[in-house]
Amino acid sequence: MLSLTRLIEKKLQEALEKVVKGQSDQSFVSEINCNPQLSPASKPEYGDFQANCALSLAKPFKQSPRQIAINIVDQLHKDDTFLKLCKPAQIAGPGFINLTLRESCLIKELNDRFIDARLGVPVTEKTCLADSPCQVVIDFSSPNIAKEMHVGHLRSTIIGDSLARVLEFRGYPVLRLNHVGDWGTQFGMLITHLKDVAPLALQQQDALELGDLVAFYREAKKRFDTDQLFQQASREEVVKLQRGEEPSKRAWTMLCEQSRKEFQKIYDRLDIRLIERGESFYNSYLQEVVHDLDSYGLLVIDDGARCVFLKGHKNGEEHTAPPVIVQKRDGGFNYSTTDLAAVRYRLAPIPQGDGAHRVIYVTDAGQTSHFAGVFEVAKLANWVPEGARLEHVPFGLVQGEDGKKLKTRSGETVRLCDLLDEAVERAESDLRKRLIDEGRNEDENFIQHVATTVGIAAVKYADLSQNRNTNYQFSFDRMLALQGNTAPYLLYALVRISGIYRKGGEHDLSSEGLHFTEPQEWALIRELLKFDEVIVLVEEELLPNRLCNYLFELSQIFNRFYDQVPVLKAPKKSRMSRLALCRLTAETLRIGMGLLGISTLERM
RNA sequence: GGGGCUGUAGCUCAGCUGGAUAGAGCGACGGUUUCCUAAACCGUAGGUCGUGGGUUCGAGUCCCGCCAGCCCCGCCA
Repeated sequence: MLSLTRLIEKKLQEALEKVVKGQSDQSFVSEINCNPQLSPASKPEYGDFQANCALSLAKPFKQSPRQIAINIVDQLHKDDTFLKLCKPAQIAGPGFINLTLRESCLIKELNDRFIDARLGVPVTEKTCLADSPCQVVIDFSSPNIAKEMHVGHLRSTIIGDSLARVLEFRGYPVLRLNHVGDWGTQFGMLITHLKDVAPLALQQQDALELGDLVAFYREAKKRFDTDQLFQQASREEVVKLQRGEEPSKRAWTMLCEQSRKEFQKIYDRLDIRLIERGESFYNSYLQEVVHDLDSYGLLVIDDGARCVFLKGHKNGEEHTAPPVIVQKRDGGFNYSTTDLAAVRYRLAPIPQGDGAHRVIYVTDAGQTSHFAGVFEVAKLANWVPEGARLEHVPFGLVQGEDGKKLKTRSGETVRLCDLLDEAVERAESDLRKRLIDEGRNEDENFIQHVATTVGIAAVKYADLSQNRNTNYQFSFDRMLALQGNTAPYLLYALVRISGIYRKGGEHDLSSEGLHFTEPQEWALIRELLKFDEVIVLVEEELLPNRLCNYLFELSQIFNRFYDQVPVLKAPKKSRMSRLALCRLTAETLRIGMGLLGISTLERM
C-alpha cells in the first residue's frame, strides 16, 4: 500500500493547505507545518489510517482541534479522487481524522498483488553512477582463522545475511563480505608452535582438523605468555610472514584453507553466501592510509604512536575522546588501521575500490565506539563521498537462560556446529513424538528434512525476531516451541495452506470476481497489503525483527481466518476468493521467510 | 573519570515520524475437534512503562538529573 498511502497523504496535504489559506489571520502561516501527520490507524476500529494534524494546529489557529478537523474533512470531501479511495472521513476523539479505505480500493490493490511476483515491493529508485542502483557492502560473520565458529558469530551471521537478502530484494547490488581475522601476531605464534610440534601439518594439506588447530592455538598462546624465546621467535615469524617469505607464507595459506573449509560447512547448513575478504587483503593499503591521514594533517605523534584525536560532544560542550591509534610505537599497524583501510577501499570508486554507497557493519555492540571513531576519521580524511552512508549495525550478547553469557555446562564457549546439531536433534525428537501421538507414518527422509528445516529455522528466527540492540536470551525450549512468535508457528501456518491445496484447491487459481463477506477475510486482506511497507522499513532501519513481527501477525490473522472461515467447503464464489487469499498469504510467508533466510515446508 | 546500550505484566519481549483505554507470546485459569494438519482457535486474570523533574494540547517515546545491570575507553581484534 506504499503508493496508495502516498496518494492519500498528498490528498490530505492539499486539503490542509486549502484550510490554511482560508484562515483570516495569515501572520502565522509561514510557521505552520503542513504535514498531515498520516499514520496507520492505531486500532482496527479506527479504520485504515489516521491523520493527527488537526490537534497540533489548534494553537496557531486559535480554534478547537475538532473544528479544524471538520474544515479539513470538508475539503477532502470535495476531492473526487479521495472519495473514490476512502469512505467519508470520520472525526473522533479530540480531533483525529480517521480514514477507511473502500472495499473496491482494497480489491484493486489485492488484484495488483496477484499478478506481481514481488508482492508490491518496488525495486529501489535510488541510483548512483550511470543510473544504476547504488552498491551496498555488508560486512558480517567474520570469524577468525584457526579458530572455530562459536556462538559469538551467530548473530552477526544471521542478521547480516537477512539484511543482505532484504537489500538484494530491493534491487541493490550487495557485496557480502566476510572480513575474517586472517592476520596478526596470533599467526606468528601458531606457526612457530606448529613448526615445533607438528611440522608435517604445515606442509601437507588436511593433516590437521580445525579442532586440533584450536588446541594448538591454546598451547601456542600459553607458550607465548611464559616463554621469552618463543615470544621472540613468534615475532620474527610475523615479520617473515609480512615479507611473504615462502615457508611461512605457505603455512599461513594452509591454515586459512583449512579454516575456510570448516566455515563453509556451517555456511552451507545455514544457507549463507559470503565472499571472503580477510584483514590481510588490506595489508598493502595500510601505509597509504597513514600517509593520507598525515597529508590532511590529522596525525599526532603521542608517546611514539601515530594517532588521530577526535572531539567528543555533549550538550554542545567538547570533551576529549581517546585517540584512534593508526600506527603503534613499534611501527606496526593495528585493527583501527585495517578498518580504516577497509572503509577507504569500500568507498573508493570502482577500479580502485568497491564504489559502495552504503557500507553496513554487523558486529556486536561492544565495538560501537571503535566504529564511531573509524567513521569519524574516514569523514575527516574525505573518503566518504556525498550521500554515502557508513552504518554500524550493533547487536547485544547471546545469553543463557541464567542471563549470563552463553556457555556449555563445563563452562566453555559453545561451538556453532554443536548448537545447530542440538536444535535439529530437538526438532527431530519433537517430531517423532508427534508422529506417534497422531498415528502418522513418515519415512526417514521426511523426518530428517523436516527436523533440519525446523531446527535451523528456529535458531535463525529466534535471533531475528528480537530487536537486535538488546541482549538475547538463548533458549532451545522457547525457540522450538510450537506456539507463540516462533519459526514453527510460522511454518505451520504455511503447512495449513498447503494442506488446502493438496485437498483440492489447485484448480481454483482465478482471481477474477473477488467476493468477500467475512471480517476475517478483510482483516487478512489488510494485513497482506502491508508487506511492501514493512520491507521498505527494514531496508531503512536495518531491523529484521520488524519483518518477523509482521509475519507473526500475518500468521495469527491467517490462523484465525482458517479456523473460523471454511475454504474448500464454501460456496463456489467465496471458495475461489478464499483460495486466492490463501495463495497470496502463502506467497507472502514464503517470500518473507526467504528474506529472513528461512526455508519453508509443505508438510511437517 | 569519559562514553555506549539496557530497564515496560510472574517470565521472554513488541511498541515506526510524540497521539485515542500501553500490546503480544509463554506461564496460570476456563472453553472449542463428526469439518482444509488442534503445532490451532476463543475467553479470563495480570501494569505507578526504573525513578524525579522539564518541554507539549498530549510523553513508554523528546530534553535534563538520579538509581540499577551489562559493555567499551592508547599501542589485542
